[in-house]
Amino acid sequence: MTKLASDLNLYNTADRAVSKFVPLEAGKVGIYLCGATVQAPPHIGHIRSGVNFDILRRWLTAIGYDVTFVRNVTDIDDKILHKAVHEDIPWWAVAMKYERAFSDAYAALNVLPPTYEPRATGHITQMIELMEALIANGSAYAPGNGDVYLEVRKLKSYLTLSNQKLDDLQSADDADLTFKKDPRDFALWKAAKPGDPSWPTPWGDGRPGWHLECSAMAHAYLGEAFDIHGGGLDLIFPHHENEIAQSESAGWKFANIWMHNAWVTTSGEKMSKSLGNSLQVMEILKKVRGIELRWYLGSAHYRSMLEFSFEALEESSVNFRRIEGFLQRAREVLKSEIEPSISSEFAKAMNNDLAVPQALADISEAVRIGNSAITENDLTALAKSASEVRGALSILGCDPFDPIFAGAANTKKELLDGLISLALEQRTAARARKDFAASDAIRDSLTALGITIEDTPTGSRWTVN
RNA sequence: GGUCGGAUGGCCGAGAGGCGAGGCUCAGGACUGCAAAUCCUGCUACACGGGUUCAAAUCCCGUUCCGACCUCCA
Repeated sequence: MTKLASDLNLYNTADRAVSKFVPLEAGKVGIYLCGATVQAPPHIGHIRSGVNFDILRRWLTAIGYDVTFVRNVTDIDDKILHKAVHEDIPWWAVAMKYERAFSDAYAALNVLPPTYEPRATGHITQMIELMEALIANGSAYAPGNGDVYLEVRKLKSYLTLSNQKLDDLQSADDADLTFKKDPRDFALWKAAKPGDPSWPTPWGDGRPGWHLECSAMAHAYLGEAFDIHGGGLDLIFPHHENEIAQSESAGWKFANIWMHNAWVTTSGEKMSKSLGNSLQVMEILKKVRGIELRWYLGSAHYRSMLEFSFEALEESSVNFRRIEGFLQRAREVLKSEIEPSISSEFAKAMNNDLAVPQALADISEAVRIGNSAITENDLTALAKSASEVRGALSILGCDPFDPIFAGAANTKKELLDGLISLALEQRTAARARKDFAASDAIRDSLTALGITIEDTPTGSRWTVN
């Protein structure tokens, strides 16, 4: 596996190019992914990010890396506070409610729990320590109103990730220069307003600004330098620029490479709550299974926009069911569990900046070969292709034999199998005496119940739609 | 105004100088009592106008259209 690990290439937003991945420490990878601001239920754009980086994590693990994966929860921010007032419940109740909604969605799509999942409010101490250091070395200032700002003009490398110039930025209309030295200076810490939650600091009671938490938590769990920082494309500016500003001002090397996933769009526009075009994960899961939604969200390249439509989702699900059907047939024919393996084609695709679409083409090819092997009763060829297909699906988090997807349905499977076998025996007998009216009536009845019958050379098999 | 990205066949979606990605749909065929599943075959495109090249979807110049960030955003 070390050979595969040394062939991994990833795109780095910082230099806008794909290059060989070299870990800071041999055999280990530290990843920090900006997680959710828990102020509403997740829509499929949020969960796409989770799926994309889960695939990255699984691949890194598969090729032999010891991965530390940190995904934070932003549990304090303006929207959460507004919602708390609006719903007349405590701010922490809002945060916890939606944190759970995100956890449920991640679980439904088989996104592995992070190694660590820190909450912003649990790291106030680290944030204060960071601010103290920044003020001590002259990077930040506390003007006395309870806010703490970072002085961005002092930084040489500010805005290098987004390739912008400070003076080219559109001027904010509401820039208040009463306390800020420069309108671009951003708040590390915000003074408490009446009724808002606050924490004591040397500069007065207040709460964290959005950007500070990620620098503090990434540092706490991954150290002064780590390999990969991830997030959505829309976080490049200002969030990630500001993280870099804070962290580098503190003398930390911070992230080695930056990876950003693209959006899920509808009608060409980014899905977002404010546009009113967002589709909640749990709503879509009423139409397709979690494994199918994951297959769909993972099928486009992570840096490409994914134009959502229910038609495309359904097409994708049809494609997945074909692959799933192959694995189930393969298991029946082989009369044994399928051992996952990684084909060289799949590895090559994944090592090329996670070229999942190419990997999918390879999977389709393997399925075709495997299906032909079933027809020709070539068990050796079947075992090989089934193994590769399952291995690939496993990395993509879509292994149909994964217990997380098998669900509770299994408990009644034996009973169901017995009942349907009974009906199929009747049908087989009818077909044997060429009483096709009777055999078709049985099949039609089963079809009406959502059970599909397939006649194979070795007998009839059934599947639930 | 600045920065970044996009336009590919009926649909989704890769690729990024030359051997037609793949999937879905559709049509035909094989198999089947008929189906289903599977396999085979067919339909074969790169927004527009120039240019470079033996060769351009891919490189260069120009144009049009769409989107994102610069306020909270995955």
